[in-house]
Amino acid sequence: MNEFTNPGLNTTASTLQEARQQHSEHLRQSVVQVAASLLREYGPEAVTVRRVAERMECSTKIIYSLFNRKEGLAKELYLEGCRILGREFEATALTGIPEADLQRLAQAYWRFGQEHASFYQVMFGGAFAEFKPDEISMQGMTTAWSQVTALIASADLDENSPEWTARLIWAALHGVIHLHLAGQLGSGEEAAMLYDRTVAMIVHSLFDKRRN
Amino acid sequence: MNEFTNPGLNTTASTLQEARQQHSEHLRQSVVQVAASLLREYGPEAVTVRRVAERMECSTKIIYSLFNRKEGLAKELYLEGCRILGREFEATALTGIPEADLQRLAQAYWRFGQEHASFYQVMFGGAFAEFKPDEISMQGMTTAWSQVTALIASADLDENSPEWTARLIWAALHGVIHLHLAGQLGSGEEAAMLYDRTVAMIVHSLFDKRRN
DNA sequence: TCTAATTGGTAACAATGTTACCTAATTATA
DNA sequence: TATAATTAGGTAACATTGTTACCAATTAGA
Repeated sequence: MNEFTNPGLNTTASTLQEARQQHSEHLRQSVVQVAASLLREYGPEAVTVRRVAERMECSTKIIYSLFNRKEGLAKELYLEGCRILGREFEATALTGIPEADLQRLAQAYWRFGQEHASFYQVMFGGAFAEFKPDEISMQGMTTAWSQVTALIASADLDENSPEWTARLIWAALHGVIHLHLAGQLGSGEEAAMLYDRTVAMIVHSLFDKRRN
Repeated sequence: MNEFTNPGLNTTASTLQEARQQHSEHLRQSVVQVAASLLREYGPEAVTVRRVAERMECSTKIIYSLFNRKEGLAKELYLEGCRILGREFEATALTGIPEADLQRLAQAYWRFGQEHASFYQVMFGGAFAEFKPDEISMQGMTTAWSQVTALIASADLDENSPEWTARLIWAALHGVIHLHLAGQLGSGEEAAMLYDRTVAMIVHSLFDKRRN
């Protein structure tokens, strides 16, 4: 028992049952934050159940009680990554010109992949081999990506659904980022140039069709 | 000692030194084939050093003597995957029309990802977390992909180098296949449609620029 | 207050990559 | 040719992981 694992303190719950649930929820969030900081500091391989428990100063049992399997913790890291990505998009200044804004959002996605590479590997790079996103995880990504989807929807491009056009953009951009993070694209500058060309191709393809 | 681990038999080497090298090379290839069959049959998780040794009826030491680390074996599986991919491309009937041929090669790449998903995951999906392709591996991929590069080169599209345009195509297609294999794109039909749209986008973007 | 259920810790299990150590065979050298 | 050095290969262990069986203590409900 320590600062984390002590119910009844710092709570406004009226019953002990509620206190427990609050405590449990608080614990969950603490575990996720500890795992996330391990991920940021030392990369995906460093996120082991034992190490998380060590940093929490508790036994591994607690993690299994809260998340069932390591995969359950991975799911929370996925959602945490979605929140980070969503914030990056929200912090992107937009112009109102669809072509330019799509380019800016694409650049934000590239930055996310570079500056939060460990999260990217967990979310989309298969760093935890067992983990496959469930419906909730994918909804988290849909939410994070919603600015792109909204942009496509408002641009009224063609007969395709904005959701799937947004996914087409995602997949193409992901391909460059992922191959780059996997070390299959040579130097960083070359990868960045390839990314820019890919963005240009997408913008050209989507917006020039409209003018014909 | 068994059928695999017996130098001096079935050899045409004049000296014992040569016989040893031939034997060693033969062993290497046997190990790779055993690992590849495990990969095909049971997926990447099944490819463990112990299981490969078991199927070879030898100790794990041999694998470490031949490949240093498991990563070394992964590299050979990467190259084997490149050969399979190269054969798929070679077996693709081409028409001589660049747009159509690019589409056919892209379809061959999709089929490779679906029918040799385990290889794809090892090569590009990070199934072996430790593995990063070295120069030789990437050269293997360049060779496998050379038909696409040659097609782009012969089409004489723009000022960009054919190599990097071919890589741009690769990255975009890889994005769809990889997200699909990672279970992040919904059903298979939807993913296939998304792939087709991506191919169409690429063809449109590359070949329509030329006509302006 | 007494019984049942839940929480959480300890220690173990099984699987894996990897290596230390030993044996035997092979090669080189006197 | 005989002996020393090198090498190949097997056994068994080590460390690290995810995971679970078991037990003690605490808590909830009668």
